Amino acid sequence: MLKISELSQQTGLSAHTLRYYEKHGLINASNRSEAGYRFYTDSDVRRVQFVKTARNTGFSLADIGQLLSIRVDKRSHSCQDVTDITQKKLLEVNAKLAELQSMQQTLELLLASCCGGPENATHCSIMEALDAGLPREDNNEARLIK
Amino acid sequence: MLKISELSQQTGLSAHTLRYYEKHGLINASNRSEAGYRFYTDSDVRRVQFVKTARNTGFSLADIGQLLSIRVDKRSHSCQDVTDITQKKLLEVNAKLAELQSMQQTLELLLASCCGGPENATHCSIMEALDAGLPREDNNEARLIK
DNA sequence: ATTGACCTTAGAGCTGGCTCTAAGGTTATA
DNA sequence: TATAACCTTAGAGCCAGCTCTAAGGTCAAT
Repeated sequence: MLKISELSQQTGLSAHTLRYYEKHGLINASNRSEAGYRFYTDSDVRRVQFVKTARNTGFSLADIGQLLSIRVDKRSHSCQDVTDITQKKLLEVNAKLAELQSMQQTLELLLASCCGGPENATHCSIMEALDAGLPREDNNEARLIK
Repeated sequence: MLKISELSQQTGLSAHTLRYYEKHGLINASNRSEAGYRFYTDSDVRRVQFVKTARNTGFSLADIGQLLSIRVDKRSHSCQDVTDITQKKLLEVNAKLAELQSMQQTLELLLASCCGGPENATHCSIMEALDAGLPREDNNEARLIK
């Protein structure tokens, strides 16, 4: 049975964050001392580690809530339930990747076009490109920044 | 001379957003009517479009503030000043890309490992992988989610 | 008995970039 | 002159995911 600071050490999540996850229904301490101190069982620890892994994989806390409700009752859920969540997340990740790749390309074009030297910026091609409304090569995809 | 709603239409930025940018020192209306209505000159419009373009390219409002102060006095700044900002942004974008690519790879591995079918999730390999603390292939890079 | 390190809670604050509301003034048209 | 469609401001709210504070209770060691 671990106290919250011990669980924190084991998982690398702060005690604040653990309490935050609890408040949001993701985790729980199976036991409390008389004074109200949280005590975590091995099973609690495994659940917290599941949450951490899912978090690292990019899932939102809401996604993880769904995954956890599958986890506690696997018999009532199908593999498809799981892949649906995963697939949705992959689509989000791919969308963000596309955005960022467009930005990357634009930034690289900008950098390639400019001398980057100590001369003054009166004819800086980056400034000109930003003034002109996006890089020469019609690379007009950068939207939806979020 | 454009009113704010007209500028909004021309730029695709909401009047709210234009006022927000003004409050944060990025743009301004060169003139005001007696009643206080903003009136934008062509030069104002060009500045707003610069901001919009920079925004689409991924620059933060703080970055854009710097770029704008270069823009209004190009003679006092070097191309290097501009490339420094751009380079810094590119590094940020590359860092986020690496994060997302790692997530993408993880999610694809997870999806490839699971049947995704209607059978119940008692042996779902995605759930198992999340329980085990990240996909088999030791792809342990997914951190810094933000 | 006291110190200091822990624990508890409710709730506020942070980030960045909007987005909206409230309460009111202005302007164009009918 | 009345109505609707604009405009103004200050300031609140939103998103997600923490992160921290305040005010207090608990516990082990000295």
